[in-house]
Amino acid sequence: MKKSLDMESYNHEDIEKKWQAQWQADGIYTVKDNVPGKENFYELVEFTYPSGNLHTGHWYAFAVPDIHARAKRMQGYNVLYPMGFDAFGLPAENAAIKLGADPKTWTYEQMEKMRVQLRSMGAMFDWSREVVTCDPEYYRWTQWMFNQFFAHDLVYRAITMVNWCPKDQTILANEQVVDGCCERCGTPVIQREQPQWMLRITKYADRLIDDLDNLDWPHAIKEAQKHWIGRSVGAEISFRIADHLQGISVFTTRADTIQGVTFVALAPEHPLVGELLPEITNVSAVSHYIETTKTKSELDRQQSKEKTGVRLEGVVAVNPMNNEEVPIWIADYVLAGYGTGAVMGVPMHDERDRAFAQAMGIAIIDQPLLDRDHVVKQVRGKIVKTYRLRDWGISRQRYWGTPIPIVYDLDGNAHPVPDEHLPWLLPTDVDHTPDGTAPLARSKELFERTEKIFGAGWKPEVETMDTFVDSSWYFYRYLDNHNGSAFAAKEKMDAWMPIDLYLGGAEHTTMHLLYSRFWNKALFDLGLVKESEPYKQRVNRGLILGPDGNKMSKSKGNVVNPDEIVGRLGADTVRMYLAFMGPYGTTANYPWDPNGVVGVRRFLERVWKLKQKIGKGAITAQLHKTIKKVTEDIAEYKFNTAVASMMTLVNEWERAPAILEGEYKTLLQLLAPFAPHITEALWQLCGETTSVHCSPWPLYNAALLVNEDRTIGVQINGKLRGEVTVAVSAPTEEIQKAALALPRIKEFLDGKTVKNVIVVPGRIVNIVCE
RNA sequence: GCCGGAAUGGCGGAAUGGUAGACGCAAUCGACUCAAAAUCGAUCGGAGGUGACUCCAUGAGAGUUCAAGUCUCUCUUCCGGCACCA
Repeated sequence: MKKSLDMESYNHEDIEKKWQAQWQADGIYTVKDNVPGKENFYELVEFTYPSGNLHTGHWYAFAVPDIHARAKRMQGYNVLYPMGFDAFGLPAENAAIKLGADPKTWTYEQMEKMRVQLRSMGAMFDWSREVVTCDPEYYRWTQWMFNQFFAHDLVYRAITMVNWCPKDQTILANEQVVDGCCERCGTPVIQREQPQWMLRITKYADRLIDDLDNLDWPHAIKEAQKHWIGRSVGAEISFRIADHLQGISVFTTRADTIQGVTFVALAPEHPLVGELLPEITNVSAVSHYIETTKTKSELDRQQSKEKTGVRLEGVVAVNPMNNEEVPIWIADYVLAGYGTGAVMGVPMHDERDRAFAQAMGIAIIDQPLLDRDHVVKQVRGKIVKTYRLRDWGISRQRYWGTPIPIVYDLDGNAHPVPDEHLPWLLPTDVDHTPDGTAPLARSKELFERTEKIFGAGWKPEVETMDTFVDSSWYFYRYLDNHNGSAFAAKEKMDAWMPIDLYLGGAEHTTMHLLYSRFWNKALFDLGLVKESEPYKQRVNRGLILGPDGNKMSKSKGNVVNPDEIVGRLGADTVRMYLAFMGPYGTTANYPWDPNGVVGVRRFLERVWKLKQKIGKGAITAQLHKTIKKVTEDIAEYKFNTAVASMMTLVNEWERAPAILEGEYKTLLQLLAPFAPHITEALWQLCGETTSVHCSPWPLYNAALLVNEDRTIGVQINGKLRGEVTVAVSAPTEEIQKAALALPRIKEFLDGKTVKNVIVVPGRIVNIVCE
């Protein structure tokens, strides 16, 4: 007797193991490109680094959106919800170095571990479409696209000042520098001169701003991207240098203040400084200042807002508006990379100019403002747009990345590696320990390969690409991951693009999300893809914090290990608890509550036991309310309230003497996207022979909701004084009559004049009196 | 400093301008048990009252409205992003 009861209790371990295997055997999550009568829906989540350790954040990122994808599937869409690995890059490489292992071997081992962990989520990933960016089959097309861009002048070589992390021995993008320190290791970043391959993202600056308007994206991301690109419209005005033919071109958005100019300031790095050196009478002071600036790190320059500078003695500039002579200074508050690297100093109207003038004892004069357009015309300036955004430097002096497919001839000219030689393989005969030089420069095989194909004396490029390149187009490869003749077939892209919904972390706002939009626009301009924007809708999620409310970290000892909880309580419980914590799609962070997760487990056990109550019951309006609520909430990523409404239904059913089998099965369907395993098991126990996940989404009966009685509040002058229960569809006169007939209300109104009665059916009655 | 959010019980959170605190957690009491766990039942914003009830309450202050957590203005605090961008 006892034994059979045990066998009927909820055993998550057996159930999850059994159904994960069964689904795989049945191939129910294999996605076809076209299914007659079904609309395609492409739901994308940011793929992951194969760190080999799946943490709670991964569950939140992948298992909760899986709820949405599953519901969409049951609602009749042909849903693609793929997964892959962003497998090149520093984390993998550093781990490999630490363990003295080969990055490739290490990476593939971690991926295998992670596949097992990812499968434990019970998500509907179609693994046959998996994409791995370090696979030559993948990076062949990364290189091919690079070649396309090279051929169309979107790629160039430039000597740039780069952010250099001395610890990681690598170049960092501005986006990867946080407070002047390396985003990954926290080491202060220094400036270093470095030739590198650049992508002309600035050419797309206007479109990257303007095309945001048509996207269904959160306002905050749009604003952040606009600000990051930093378009500003102003004028370039030339100040003549006295006794010189040459002038200093300044950029200003305040041409109207030109009468108030009392100096001109150049960035210390400005090329004109060198040219003027012969005229300057205080060369040593100027040189000294330039040298000092060079030794200052970006961090120093950012932290110190004190204005410093040196006047260039012996030269003066002439204000083109009024021909007055003003001194020329160099100052490190003027940025070489923005505008023209030179400003006209107007202390009266610009805070920074005033601080500088005060520090240096420069005059501050108050002159009337002029008409902007008039000034620009008068001084023959030109209206220009300038951007904060810089071109994208993609070179990395690292081993574990996509090799840049460039070779150099005997004169040092760069040539792309012809497409027929792609993939241009990453050599394996290399000691990849970082020492500030490119590991590929040490590959005998790469140099021999280059000479063999291109001729004696030809040399290979030894840099690899930033991994943001790899992730700029991965969503196309899911559509056709084994295509050997194109990155993806046109008809497959037609079937799926653009991506209907892209869910991911807020940290990618100005990095991945901007880079991949640029990459897609470049492909679009080359006629390679049909959509100029890849992601129709974007939803950013927040973080899962440790139980103490802090970000999970090993040092704080607050890391929640999902494998342990899945083992103890089951994947269904973990998925559902993460969904229940709060609304998805806000960047709010939620602390993991070890007790809270138990509450969800209790709910699933109640659902399990509820099966015993199946018998003769009445059709309940509550079920139809729940169908409506769950359907609407999933569509808005409010999984927490969807779960709450199912809990309310179960609470009600537990109080009922019996429930109908059909209604119970409807609940299983509503619950299926959240808890795919237990619902499948119960569905089969109810005698079904096909998967609950292949069943159609329940529809609610609106008539049942309209006929329902509802208790509404009765207020007097806005204060609640009673309540009446009336049908939702009752006419207002009837509701008013019922409200005024309440004994308590009568008592309150005794001796008072009713001035107005407001009746909102289904909501409220408010009696206004004196 | 600028831009974008947010602020509701002990906690996570819920509320098309319409009964504030759904749902869950924790807590307290009770049932079951030799006992504990589990489970089930009850209570659960504050103050007052035996009680039916009354008053107060959604960061602070004003305003609009029959009615404000929700709309408007001012302020405070917190979170995220950017920051000498001319």
